[in-house]
Amino acid sequence: MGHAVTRSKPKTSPRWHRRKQARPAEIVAAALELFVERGFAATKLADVARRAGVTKGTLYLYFESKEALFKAVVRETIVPVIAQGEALARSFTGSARELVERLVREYWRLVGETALAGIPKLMMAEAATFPELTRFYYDEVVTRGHRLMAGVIERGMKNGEFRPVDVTIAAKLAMSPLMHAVVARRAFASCMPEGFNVQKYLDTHIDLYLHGIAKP
Amino acid sequence: MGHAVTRSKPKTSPRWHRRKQARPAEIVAAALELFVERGFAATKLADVARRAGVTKGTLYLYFESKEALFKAVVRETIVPVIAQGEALARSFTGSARELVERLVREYWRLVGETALAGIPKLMMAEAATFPELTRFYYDEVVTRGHRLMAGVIERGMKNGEFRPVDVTIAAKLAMSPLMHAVVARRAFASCMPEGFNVQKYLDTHIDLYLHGIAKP
Amino acid sequence: MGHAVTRSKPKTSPRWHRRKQARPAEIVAAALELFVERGFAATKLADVARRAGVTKGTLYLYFESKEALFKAVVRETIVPVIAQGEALARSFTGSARELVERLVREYWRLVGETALAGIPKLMMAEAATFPELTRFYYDEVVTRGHRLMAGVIERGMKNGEFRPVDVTIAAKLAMSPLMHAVVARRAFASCMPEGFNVQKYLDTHIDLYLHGIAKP
Amino acid sequence: MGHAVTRSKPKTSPRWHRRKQARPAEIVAAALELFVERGFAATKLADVARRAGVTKGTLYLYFESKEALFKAVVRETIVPVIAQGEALARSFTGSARELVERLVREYWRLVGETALAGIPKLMMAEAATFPELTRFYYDEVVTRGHRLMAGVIERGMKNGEFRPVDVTIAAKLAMSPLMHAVVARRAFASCMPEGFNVQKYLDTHIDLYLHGIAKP
DNA sequence: TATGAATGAGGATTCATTCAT
DNA sequence: TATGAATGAATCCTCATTCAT
Repeated sequence: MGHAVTRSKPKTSPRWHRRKQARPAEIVAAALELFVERGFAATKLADVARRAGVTKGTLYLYFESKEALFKAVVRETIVPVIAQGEALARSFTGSARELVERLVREYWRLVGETALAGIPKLMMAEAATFPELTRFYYDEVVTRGHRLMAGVIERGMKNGEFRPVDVTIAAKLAMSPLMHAVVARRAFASCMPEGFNVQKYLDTHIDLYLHGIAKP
Repeated sequence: MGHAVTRSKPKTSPRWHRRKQARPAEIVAAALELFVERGFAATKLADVARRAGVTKGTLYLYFESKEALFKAVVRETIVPVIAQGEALARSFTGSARELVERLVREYWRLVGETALAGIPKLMMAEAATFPELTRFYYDEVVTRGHRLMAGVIERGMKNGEFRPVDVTIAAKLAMSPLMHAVVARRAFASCMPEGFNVQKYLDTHIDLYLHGIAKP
Repeated sequence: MGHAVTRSKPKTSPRWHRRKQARPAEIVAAALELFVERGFAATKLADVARRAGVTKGTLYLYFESKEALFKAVVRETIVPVIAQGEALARSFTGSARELVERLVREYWRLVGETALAGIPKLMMAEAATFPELTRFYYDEVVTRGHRLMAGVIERGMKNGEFRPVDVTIAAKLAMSPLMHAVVARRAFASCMPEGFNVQKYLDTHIDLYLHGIAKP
Repeated sequence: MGHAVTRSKPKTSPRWHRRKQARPAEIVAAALELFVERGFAATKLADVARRAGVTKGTLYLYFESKEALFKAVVRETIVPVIAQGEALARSFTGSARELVERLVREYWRLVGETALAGIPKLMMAEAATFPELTRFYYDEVVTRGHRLMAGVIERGMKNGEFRPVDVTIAAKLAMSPLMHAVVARRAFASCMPEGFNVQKYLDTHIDLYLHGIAKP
């Protein structure tokens, strides 16, 4: 996504002429918002088009169908995040507890607070409609995410920071309050007391979790 | 429904029966299943009717519209559960840690493993479409649930079982792995390894959580 | 409807037991009002039933279908009026001009100002849907009415009161302002200035018409 | 529509054409015919579409709903006629009696004998269903029409052609035989003797009316 | 590449009619 | 006779998709 990509289109025509390349991304962004807000079935392509600043017909230049657009939304927006997490874990040199904390906070920074937060909600809601995509998401996102966290926990168990627990499950439990928050925050945005403090929620989760798993 | 009753009717099997009493509940049950499976917009009333063993027209004898049916599904199925939890907490005489464990397990028994598990998923997915219903659900279910758990935690803090934490947030954190599980299990049912052991997931959550919050 | 009805319970049951006989008439009356108000297609049998104080099922004890009910409404309410007019003309001994005036005023008294006024409007609106009924109405009401009036005009021409005109057409012209008023008054009831004076409309019509046809 | 234009296009006959300009008028024309024939409620949009040579969906590109289409039919077709009548009256230089005759005959030529004749019938039949439209029609058509005729009669009274009468009512009476004819002719088309002579009906009306109102 | 008019299958809703009670 | 629950055909309206321009 960085400069390399931009460069890959040498041409004389300068970078301002990105319109053509930008279109699909603009459409995907618009679709993401609307799918998340209303669900797949209730989202009208006319609205997606309007929000993307094009007309309905144009959508079909880039995506074969509404389903194809939905799949693109999921595939193109979420996968990069996981890779980032994995890289972080690989390069990290501190303790396991520090890495758990770091991963939790990074997830929130990169997903919880961005438009990406809608993807998990979307997948939960529409999984039954898109079995193949669900499988993809489960394998490429859920499982990879859990594996990443499981590795960290295993590291902590081996080096004596953590007491023995079921690693797989402990990994899920490290993430599930985040997953729930990501979904619930959107759903209940208008109902929650304004003062709700996500930061404190993360802090407390990390605190309880690390206390819970720490070797006595 | 007993055999005696069944027998009492000669078996000419008419085109339909008067079922004024039973109908609404059957329809709500059928609708719950389908709404959860497919989402609100993608659910066809024809399918709801078929599953309830009636015809489309009959739905409109009991529910004004698809929306009204949806609201009935949520309102009528979920509220009773909360009351049960509250009663349990009131009558419980053991320690706070025991009550936390008990509430977690009861929630799973009464919601997680029954058709009710679909409701939270449904509300998350359709919240934006039904603001008024969402408010109701948030007040009557989410908030009441949190308040219930918060009371228990406060009790534990006061009597020295638990260390000082933000009570409200700790209450949410006691439930969020359950909320996430309830949603994710349905969504990823077909993807999860068969061996996934919910019981162990609950055990581990309780173990980690109570260790985490316990006074050292 | 008073005490007599209440009394009707003891089973000597004399003529008070008109309930059975009254039902169809009550239904026809209710149907007349609603058909006139809303038109045939837009009238719901449920509303007819409610206004008649019975249930939908009951309608079918007396009328085979909505169409049959509509036909009954027209046939049963309108024919008697014509007969009355014919009787009046036969027994009348005054001048032709007096009889024209008398018939015009009687029509208004018996039709224009009663629920019957709806029938012409109804027939105009629904004629295309009920060809057979329309034929009946045309023959038994329109034509008979015109023939009646034509006879009077002919009488007046023969005895020198009126100048020579096309008798059939002159008969229609004696009635058409009434026919129009009957229809328009209902349609534009809510729009017309309150002060609109039907009596003066009739007076002026009679005045102009008789002046117009009078021998100079 | 000329042959030259038809020729100018090679004959591949596509599934459809862009006809943005022509469509609405064609649809309104088709709707007028059917609404008049069957009434509002009994007219199916599918039939309107078929008669207009489009599909159902297309209707909704131009009209928000069946009601909106109905309103357009009335508003767009009838108002121009009134304006024409008013222009005629303004520019007319002959006597009042000549103008009365002229207006009567023009109304018949422009409305009575064209598709527009259906509008009055339609309004009478559906007035109760469309109060707002009825008000519009009453103000913009009925009242304007009466005012136009009232002006002429007043002119005749002032210049001594006509004897003193209630001007407003006399104006209505000049038109009501036309209004009735317009409605009745459609309703009873199939019942009337073929020989029925509208021309003679108009002649006789004008004759009687002008005799009736003339100063002796 | 981009448009947007046109399509038509699909679904929510209504209501005349039936029939067990 | 009277009821009213149940039916299902009929119809309005929506919206994903196509295609001439």
